Amino acid sequence: MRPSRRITIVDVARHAGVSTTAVSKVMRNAYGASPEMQVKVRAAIEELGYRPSAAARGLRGQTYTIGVMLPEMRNPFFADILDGVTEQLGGTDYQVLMAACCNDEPGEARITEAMIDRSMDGVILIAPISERRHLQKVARTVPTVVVGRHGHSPDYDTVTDDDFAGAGIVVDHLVGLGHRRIAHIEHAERNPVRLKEMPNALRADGYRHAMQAHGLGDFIDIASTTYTQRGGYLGAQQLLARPTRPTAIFAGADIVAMGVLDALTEAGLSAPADISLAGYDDTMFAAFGPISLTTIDQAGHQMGVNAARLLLDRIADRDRPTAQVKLSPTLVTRRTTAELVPRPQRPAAAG
Amino acid sequence: MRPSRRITIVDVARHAGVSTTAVSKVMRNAYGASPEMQVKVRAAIEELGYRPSAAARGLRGQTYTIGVMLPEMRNPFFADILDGVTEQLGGTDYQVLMAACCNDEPGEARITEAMIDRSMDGVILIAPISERRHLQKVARTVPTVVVGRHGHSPDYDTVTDDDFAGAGIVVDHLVGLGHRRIAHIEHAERNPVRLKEMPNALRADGYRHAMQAHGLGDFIDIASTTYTQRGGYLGAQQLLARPTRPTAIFAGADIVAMGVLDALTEAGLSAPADISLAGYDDTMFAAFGPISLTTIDQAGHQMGVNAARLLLDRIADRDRPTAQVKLSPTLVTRRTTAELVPRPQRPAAAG
DNA sequence: CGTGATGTGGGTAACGTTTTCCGCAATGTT
DNA sequence: AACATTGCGGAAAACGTTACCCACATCACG
Repeated sequence: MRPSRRITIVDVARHAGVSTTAVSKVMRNAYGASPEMQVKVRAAIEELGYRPSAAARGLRGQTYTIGVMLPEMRNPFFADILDGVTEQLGGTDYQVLMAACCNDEPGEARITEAMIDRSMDGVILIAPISERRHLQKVARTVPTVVVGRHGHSPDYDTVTDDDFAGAGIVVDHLVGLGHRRIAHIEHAERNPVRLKEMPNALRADGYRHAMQAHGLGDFIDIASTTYTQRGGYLGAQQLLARPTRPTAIFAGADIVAMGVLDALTEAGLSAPADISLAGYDDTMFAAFGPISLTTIDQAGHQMGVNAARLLLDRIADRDRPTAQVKLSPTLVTRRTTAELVPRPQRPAAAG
Repeated sequence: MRPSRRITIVDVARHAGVSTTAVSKVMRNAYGASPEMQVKVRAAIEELGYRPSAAARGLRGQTYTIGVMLPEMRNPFFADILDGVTEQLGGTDYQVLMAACCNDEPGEARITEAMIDRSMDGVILIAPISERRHLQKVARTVPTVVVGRHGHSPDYDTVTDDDFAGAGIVVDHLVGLGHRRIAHIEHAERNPVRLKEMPNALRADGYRHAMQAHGLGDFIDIASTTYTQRGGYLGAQQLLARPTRPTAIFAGADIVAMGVLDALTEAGLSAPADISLAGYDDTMFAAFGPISLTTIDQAGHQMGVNAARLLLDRIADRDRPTAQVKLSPTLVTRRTTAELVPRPQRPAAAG
C-alpha cells in the first residue's frame, strides 16, 4: 500500500481557497502576502503535510540544495570542515548534499557536472585538484566557494589556511627543540599552476623558506611522495635510509605522519625517542592518546563556517567582488616532538 | 562573462533536425530510435555539449540520483560501505549523493525528507536509528535499502553483518587464548524494537550467548556506554575500576576500542600486556601499525556492493519481495590480543 | 474629486524533460 | 489483394513550481 499521490501546491491552494501564487509566496516568504493570508496558507500546508518538489522548484527558481565536493572520505579533517558548513547553514532552508570523489580530474569533473545538472544553488569544492580553468567554468555557472586552494579568482571565493606560515611554525618549533636535520615529506607536484595554489606546495615552500631563515639551508631534505598513509610510509623509508638520518620529520599532513609512524614501528624506532615527528591538520588521529601527534590546527571548523557564509553571500549577490579568507594556523604541541638529545649517531640500516 | 544559457533538449533536436522525443529516446536508450537516428543525435549532443537537466527529468521521470544517509562522517567503516556502493554503481548513470546526519531522529527525518523532496530514485540508509515506522514510510515512497539494521520488512531490503555470530567469534578467540574474565562495552539501548534490530544490541547478545556457551556465564560483565571514542574511554574506566579487573575487553566497535586504548594509556597500562583488547569493524584505525587492533572484518565493501545491487533491483521492480542479505564476519587477528599469562593480580586502582 | 502611490491577490506563461499517443511506411501473412 | 504486424518518428500533454505581469481596492494628497 503505497502513498497515493504527493500533495502539490495546487492541493494546498484549493484547500486554503487561494491561488497557487499565494501559496508560493508564503512558502518563500516573498513580498505580497498579508498576515492573514500567511496564517491561512500555513495552516493548509500543515494540515496537508505539503512539501514542495525540489525538481519543480529547480526548473524555475532555487533548489535549496548546496553541494559539497570532498576529495575523499577517510580524512577526518574534511569532516571538521563539513561540521562548520552544516552549522552555518543550520538556520537556513538549505540542505547540504555531499559527493566524494576519486581524487582525479575526471572524477571531479563528473561531480561538479552532476551538481550543476541538479541545479544546485551553490557548491563548495574542498581541496580540488582540477585545473584552474575547470574551476572557473564551474564558478561561472553556479556560485562557488573553493576551500583549501590558494590563488585569487574573479569567479569564486576562497577559504584557505596560511599553509606557508603553518609550515614555518612547525620548523620554528622543531628548531626551538634543537633540531637541525629536519626533513619534510611532501605531496609531489609538478604542474606549475598547482605549485602556486595547492596547500601541499605551499607547505613545502614554507618549510624551505623557514629552514633558510634559520640558516639551515644545507639541511633541507624533502621526500617527495603523496599525501596518503602509504606516501608517508614510503617517504619515511627513504629518509631513514639516508647516510645521516634526520632527527625530525615534518610530515605535510597527519595522514602522512601515520604512515611515518608505521615505518618507524617497522624499523624498531619510535617518536620522539629516535625521531621527532610533526604532522599537519590536527585530525582525530593526532589527538588520539596513544599517538598524540604534534601537529598544526588549521581550524577546519572555521574554514567550513567561512565557506558557507561566503557562499550564502554570493548566492545573494552573484556580482559582488570575490573574497579570499585566509585563516591562521596554530601549533598543537603533543608528544611526538621532543628536545633533541645529542647522542651517538647509529649507522643507517643498509638498503 | 557568465555562460549565456544552458543547452536544452530543444537545441539538440533543432541542431540534429529531429524531434525532442527522438533526442529523449536516444538519451535514455529507449525503444524506437533507429541506429542512424542514434548516431545523428549523439553527434549533436556531443557537438553542443548537451547535458540533461535533472530538475526537468525529475518532474516526469527519474533523476538518476541515489541518496546515501550516513550517521556520521568520522567512522571510516562507512567509507568502506560507500566505496562498495560507488563501485557497484560505477557503470550506471546513477550519481551518489550523501548526507551526513546528526545521529538523532529529527536529523534523520530531515535528511530522508530532503531526499524524497529531491525525487531521488532510491536511497540507502546506513545504520539508521529512526523508528521502524519512519523507515517503512520512507520505503513506501522511494526504493530503499537499509544497511546495518536487522529485522525483516515488507517494504525495504536489508544488508547486515551477522553481528550475533561476530561477537561469538571474538569471544571464542579470547577464550582460546585462555581468557575467562572477558568484559564487553556496549552501546546502551532500551527501545525494545531497536534491541532486536540494532547491531550493537545483537553484538551484546552474541557476547552473552557465547560466554554462556563456554560456561563463563558468571564472568559476563558489560559496561553500557555509547559507540564513540568517549564511550570507550568511559567504559574502560568503569571496567578498570572493578574489584577484579577483566583480562580482556571486547569493545563493540573499533572506535570504542580507541577510547579503551586511551584509558589504558592514561592508566599506565597497555594491550595486550595488561589487557587483551578486541574491536569490531576492521577500520583503518585497526589496521594502523602502531595500534594493530584485533577486530572483526564485517566486509563494509561487500555490504556496499550488495546494498547498491539490491537497490538497483528494487528500482527496476518495486514489487519484488524484499531480500535480507546477511554477510558473515571474519576475525582479523592482530597484536592487541594475546595468550593470557597467569600472573599475580594487581590490586585495582582506587575509584 | 481626480490622481498617484501602495498593498494585496491571481492568471498565466514559462522552465526542460518524459510519456502517451498517433500516423506512416515497410514488411510479412493469409 | 487485403490485412495484420512491426519499426520508427513526431505532436502534444503533462509534471509542479515560480516569475512576470495585471487588476483591484484603499489611501494620501493636492
